Amino acid sequence: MNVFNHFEALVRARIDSLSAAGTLPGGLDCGNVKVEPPRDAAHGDLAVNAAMVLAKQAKMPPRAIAEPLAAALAEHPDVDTADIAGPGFINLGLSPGFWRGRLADALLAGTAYGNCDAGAGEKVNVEYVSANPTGPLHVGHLRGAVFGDALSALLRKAGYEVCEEYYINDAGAQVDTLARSAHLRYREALGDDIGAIPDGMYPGDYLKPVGRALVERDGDRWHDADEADWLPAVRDFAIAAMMRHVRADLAALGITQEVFYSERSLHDSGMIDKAVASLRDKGLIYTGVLTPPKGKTPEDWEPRPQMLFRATDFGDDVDRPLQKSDGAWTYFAADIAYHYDKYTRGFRRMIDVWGADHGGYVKRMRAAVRALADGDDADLDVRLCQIVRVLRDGEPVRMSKRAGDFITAREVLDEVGRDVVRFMMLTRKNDAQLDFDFARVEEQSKDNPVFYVQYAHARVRSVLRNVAETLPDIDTAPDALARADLSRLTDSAELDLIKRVAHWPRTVEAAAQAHEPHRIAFYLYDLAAAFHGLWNRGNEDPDLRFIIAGDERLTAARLALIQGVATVIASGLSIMGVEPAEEMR
RNA sequence: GCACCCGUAGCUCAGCUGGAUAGAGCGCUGCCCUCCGAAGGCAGAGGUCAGAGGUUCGAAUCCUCUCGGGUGCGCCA
Repeated sequence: MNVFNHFEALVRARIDSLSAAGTLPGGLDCGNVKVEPPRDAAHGDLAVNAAMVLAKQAKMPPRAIAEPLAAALAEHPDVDTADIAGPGFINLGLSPGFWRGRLADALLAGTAYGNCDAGAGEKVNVEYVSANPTGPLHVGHLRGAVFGDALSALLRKAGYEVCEEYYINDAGAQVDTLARSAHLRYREALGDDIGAIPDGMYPGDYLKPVGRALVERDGDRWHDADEADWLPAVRDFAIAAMMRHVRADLAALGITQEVFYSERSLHDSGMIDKAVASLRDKGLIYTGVLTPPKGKTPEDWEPRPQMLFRATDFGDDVDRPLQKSDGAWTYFAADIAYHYDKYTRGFRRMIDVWGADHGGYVKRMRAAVRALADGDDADLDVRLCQIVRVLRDGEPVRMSKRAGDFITAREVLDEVGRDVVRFMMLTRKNDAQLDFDFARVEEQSKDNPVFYVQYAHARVRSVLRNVAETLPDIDTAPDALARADLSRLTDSAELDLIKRVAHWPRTVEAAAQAHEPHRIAFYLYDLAAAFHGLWNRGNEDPDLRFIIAGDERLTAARLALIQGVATVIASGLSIMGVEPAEEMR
């Protein structure tokens, strides 16, 4: 249960009742009425803003609205207190029994706790990574990969039907360059001295095995052939090899997108023609001449007529070309076709995860999606992931893609492990730069948020193992603990922890709606901190320890509490794709 | 020149789509282990939310402008 949605509905119902009774005017718009946790816990459990929001349209002072509404809310059995405070807030205090019931919810639901149907089964397409098939994934891709995967899991948890995709840029000049680079390695494998890799080619060693494998398959048949003859074959071979590489890297991260969509297939299938025809039917295609960008005119600029898309009709700054001067489609044209294909497959909500260096591309892509949609029924959200700065011993690690010298995703994974990578990549908002410090992520201390959250879970498991020996009569299965006498949980720190557990469904729903999986990481950190705090109070006050030797009923209640915490941590980590730890080593 | 993102404690960052006295971690100061894992916890100091206007019951959050940092700007993908 999302406690806040639950009481928001109650508030609206009471407002309607008061309107019907003539205490408040009728026809009030309650759209902005919200029930939220107050920033200061001293203000109670729920803050209701209704009186302030409705004051103007009701033509009544906030207090005059708040008083009858607070009185009506106070009659609800779960409401202990309803106070009017500040400029007109109604602060509700809920009964401890109500909160304890939410703890039982968590125990019975397990890792499904926090699931909701906010998405109502709506289809969402999440496209991420989509790295060019010209080399292995590097650390930057890792962030987009983790973000896209966690966002997908989050949206599923919130009731959306999610399709995860990878767009393969297997058309255009770069894959021809890949083919030529692979051909060099092919000749090398046949014994040629190829010397230094020329500028503009991909220099990485990862192409050497590709060259050898090509020799194995095709022998020397491409050695003396014309480029026009070998290029398509070598290109397909190299792309396939690179994509196996990429898929293996993603698999090592625990990511498996269900759709890998080829850009080349858009050209071959005529999908680009269809998408452009669709825009043409809407009168959004014309031939025109673009003006050069002010302050940065390219050296070789010359005005030329091009096929243009009226992106400015949909919020972009200039109209965008769909064809190059030689008549070939631009990358943008192919991307329009790809999104048109998503649209025709029934997706009205699309999310693309890109690197921040593609930020200049967002407006035109969103413009294209709106243009392709029939009416206003589709939307594209582009989430930009800022760069990851890799630090070793506090010093930035230099990376040069041109020299083939960059830290690969696999190197990072092998060194620190999947769980650490996944968690750390979500400890910043996607549009903030992220520092990945090897020294810090390997540290076993509270400086390291991965450890800190894992440690909380491990401590719970440790207590449960311990109780199995000391009080073996207690059934520690979660559903059994849910039936414990939770009214024994009376300390304010215990109730505070229960409330944090009960906030979980709201956190999931809000994070999903905002497309912000990092909120899960921050929530888990705060939950872990509250748990560690309660744990330590047991050091000072033995009565607050979880295991009370002479009181099995109290012990069971406290085990229920900490199992609830562990359940929520496991539920949150499952969104992030991280395994909860049974013990720390 | 234009567009987009960012600017919050000494440092790294949250801030729940506009709520009440702006929060964590690190660092600094002082405390807490005979005790379920101290790999932890508690307390203190530290802020003109870059700046100036505006919108309203109410702004770190929305709008405008200025300053500062990043990213990008036809025939690359």
